[in-house]
This record gives sequence, C-alpha cells and structure tokens, in this order.
Amino acid sequence: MRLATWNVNSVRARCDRVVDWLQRSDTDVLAMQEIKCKPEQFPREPFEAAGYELAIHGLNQWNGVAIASRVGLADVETSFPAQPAFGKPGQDPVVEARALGATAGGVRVWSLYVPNGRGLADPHYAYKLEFLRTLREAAATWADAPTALVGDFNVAPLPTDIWSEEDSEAETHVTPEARAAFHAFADAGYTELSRQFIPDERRYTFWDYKQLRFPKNEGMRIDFAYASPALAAATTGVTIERDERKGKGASDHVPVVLEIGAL
DNA sequence: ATGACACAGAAACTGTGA
Repeated sequence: MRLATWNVNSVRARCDRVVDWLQRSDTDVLAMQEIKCKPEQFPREPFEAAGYELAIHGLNQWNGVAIASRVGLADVETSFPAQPAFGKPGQDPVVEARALGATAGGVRVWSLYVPNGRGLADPHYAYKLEFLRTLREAAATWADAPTALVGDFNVAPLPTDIWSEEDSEAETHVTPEARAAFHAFADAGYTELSRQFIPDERRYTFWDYKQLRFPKNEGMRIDFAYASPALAAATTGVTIERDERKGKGASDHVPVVLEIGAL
C-alpha cells in the first residue's frame, strides 16, 4: 500500500494536479492539508471518478484537512482528544480544521496541519506548541495500533532542514521549543520515517513561491510521517516527490509517500 | 532545469501562509 501526505494549498485550485498525481503515482491513501474550503465546496467528483472515497473536514477558507482512499475509509474523527482551540482576543476560541483521523487499509491515518505560529510573541506560537503537546499525548494512546501521523508539522527539526535559520518568516519553525515538541513524538513510541529512509541534507518538502526559492533549492523540510512501531516495521520505503513543485500551478509543498508492506 | 508569491473572501483590498 502507498500512503502519502500533501499540503495542497487549496484543493479547488489544485484539483487537477492532485488527482493526476494520485493516479500517476499509484497512491492508495492521500492525507491532504490546507484544502481551504468547506466540505460542500470540495471537488468530490474527480476524486470519486478515480476510485477514491473522501473524508473532509473544513470550516472556512483557512486550514482544512481531508483523506482520500481507495482501500476503505472508516471511523472518521474531526479532532483529537484535547485538541486546543484558537481565537483572536475578543473572539470565541474555535477548534480549527487541523486534524482528521480515519482508518484506511488497516492503518489509522491522521492528516495533520500544525499551526504556523506566526511570530514568537504571537499567541499563535503558544497555540502551536500546545497543539503539538496535546497531539503527542493523544498519539501515545494510539501507539499499539498501526498508526500514521502525517502532515505539515510546520517545524524544521534539524538545522539542515531549512535553507537559512535566519529566515525571519520561519522563526517559529526552528526554536528549541518547537524542535523539542517535534522530537517528543519519539518518546511516545513513534518513528519519523522520512528521516529514517531519507537522511540526506537539503531534502526539502516546501519552497516559498517568492524569490526563486525552488530553483535555488532554498526550502524547508516540514512535512513528515511519524509511524507507530507496527507501521514503522511494515514500511519499506519513503519518497519526497520533488517534481510536483515544478511548473505553473504547483502547491508550495510536495507529497511525501510511504511504501507499506504487510502489517 | 526547476523560474522571479498564491489563495480565499470580507473583494478591487485584506488576512494568511512560511
């Protein structure tokens, strides 16, 4: 089975490219982030015509997560236990559309879009750390089953996971706190599989649209796949689909794909 | 060889992303 994660940066703007890649890559399950729409706005038809079922969680034009599967899709959850809410001062906090769980092909798949953090003094940064902490606590209770925590973690865990640690637009991605919160999933029994299979430096999953970042390979590795022990043992390979960043109409992120054998 | 921000809606601008 092939399981992928991809921050698509609007599924409506990217629909053709996403479905085309799904079929070309022979992917069975795709966890998407930043679909940027409500369920009723999601372009279901091309996915269903290609043989995929859908689970969709979106509240408005921001965030939004989905899972497409052609190997079954069951037991959908639209948040994890104790997932934190966020709201601007004076607004009611909302549990945003940043997590979606479903069982596909025998794997409990969580499509995750970790908050950006915005700035070190911004409440969004505390929200990001709290999101990672509560997710890890929930994940610790799932570790006995084949479980995949995949998505955009918005953390560059190693200095070599970012083209420049001085990039002010990514200051919340490289702090000791954010990196510790990322690595803590290992304490819950999980293995990050892209690192295990692709230890090379400067192998990024995101390149900003601005300033020729992609042709200059000035990016970040921020999309990851944490696996519980049973899933980690069954995974035989990982790829980063760098070619999907090329050309007009690309997302600023590319897919990360797990090749999974018998569980 | 990949190419000089993009997406959505509150819309001819702002919020958001990273």
